[in-house]
Amino acid sequence: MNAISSTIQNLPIFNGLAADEKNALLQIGQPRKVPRGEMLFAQGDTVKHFYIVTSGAMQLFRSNADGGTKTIALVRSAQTVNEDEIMDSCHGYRVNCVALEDATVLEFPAKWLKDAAGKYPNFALNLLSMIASRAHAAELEAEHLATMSAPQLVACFMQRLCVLHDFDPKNFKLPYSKTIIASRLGMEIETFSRTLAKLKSHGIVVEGNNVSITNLDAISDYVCDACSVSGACATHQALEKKLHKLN
Amino acid sequence: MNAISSTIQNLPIFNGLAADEKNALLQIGQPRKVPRGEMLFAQGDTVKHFYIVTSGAMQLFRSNADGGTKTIALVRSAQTVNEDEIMDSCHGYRVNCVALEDATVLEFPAKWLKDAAGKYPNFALNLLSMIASRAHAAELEAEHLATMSAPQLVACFMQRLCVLHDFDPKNFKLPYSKTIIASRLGMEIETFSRTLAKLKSHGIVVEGNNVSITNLDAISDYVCDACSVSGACATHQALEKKLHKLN
DNA sequence: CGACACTTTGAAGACGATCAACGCCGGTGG
DNA sequence: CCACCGGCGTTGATCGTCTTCAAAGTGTCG
Repeated sequence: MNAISSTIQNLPIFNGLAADEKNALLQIGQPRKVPRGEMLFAQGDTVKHFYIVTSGAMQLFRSNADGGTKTIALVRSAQTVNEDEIMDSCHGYRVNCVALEDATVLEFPAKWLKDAAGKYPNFALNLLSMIASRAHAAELEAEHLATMSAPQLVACFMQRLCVLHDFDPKNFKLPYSKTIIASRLGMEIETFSRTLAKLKSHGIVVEGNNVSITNLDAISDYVCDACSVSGACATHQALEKKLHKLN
Repeated sequence: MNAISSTIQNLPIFNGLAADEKNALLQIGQPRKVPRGEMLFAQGDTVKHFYIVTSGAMQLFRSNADGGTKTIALVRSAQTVNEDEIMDSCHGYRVNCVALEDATVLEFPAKWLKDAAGKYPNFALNLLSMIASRAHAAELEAEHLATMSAPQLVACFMQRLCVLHDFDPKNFKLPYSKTIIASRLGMEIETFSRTLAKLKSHGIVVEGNNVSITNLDAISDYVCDACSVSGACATHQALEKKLHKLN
């Protein structure tokens, strides 16, 4: 019998399913440990599994012929991996997946995902919604890369960290190394480092791994005017709301 | 009675549906003309419709507070618009949509899409596959923007044009103005213009609107080594295959 | 203490954006 | 018919930003 935490049962992907349906689906998942540094799968491998991360952190990245490497995504607890590759019927994984810290995952056969989508219309709609919002996030990121400067990208990333992980904006710790974050943002570590200095005057202070976001207005002027979604940046709005709640 | 072309009936999204099911779904679509320059919908408008483009070309773009504008996608006949916004249950459109040339579209109520996905599992799976591959394309584009130089981006775009629209690589016409293409690639028109000159020595010759791709090997060395999907660039492989067929 | 990964800082160079000027073309109006 | 205009594209010069190479500082762990 698997010990299935309520966090997993409450994943948005299971919305609208009865408790016994959820359990039947989750029983299929095999818990698996992935020690820091170990690859869960590699670019090009046959797509065999769908994963739910239950602890730790994974890095999804690609490498090319020149040895260049680009971090595609950083994934933490309660996030899912591979739904797009499975639904897109890819032959091979399009990314490498490695554990940044000791991690645990639930491993499901790839077929499980398609079957569940065929069997439960609600599951299919949840999956559609997840993948659609992932597509949107990727589009937005492409837009940011094309239009934002390095400091704007970093400021935007810091805001998203806060909202996504529900951190206290006034004082939180970076959940990844600066090297990894720079790679995630598609910039060099040197640029990232210099950028942090520039951000001090815009209300974002980073010392070591400690971050403190103090002046939301300055950030808004600096970052969110370049952000084209619905006039004002949605992430920034969420952050303001959060800060308001904390006070 | 709508005249529904077989092109539309054979859209991948209808795969696995019976002919009468397709027809029932397609009957709901209202044909609509969009003259060149007219907006089909604007950023922020309530999401009311799903569209299938049946002729002409549409531009999807965003604009931000600074007046900056970024082309998100260029859409031609037999492509669909808005599936992600509908499935992601957005309140408002995230992009503007304007006709680049006189166009016609089939207009469906937004609800039609969700209902069809709930009613026909095959339709839901097709939709999942479409959106998943769109998500992948967006991720790939973000990666390209982060890692490729302007000439590489342009060369990559030219190759994709060929494959997507089934053009003869040795001689085809640009389907969009250079201004639009530059905007689509996130670069300035001046940069784009200068870039075309550089590409001549790499086997891509552009004169006016005529393009001719002659030296695939040179392009591969120049572009595809930077492309990290499955070792070699999938688009480039498709192009090589195509060229081989033509000879 | 030394090895090593991670980060910071400096200096040089490459690349793309920006500003400005100009050529080309199709359309409009005198 | 010609003059004028606006949209489009090219070309040149300059500037700011990010990458690259190099060196040194910080931290942890055996």
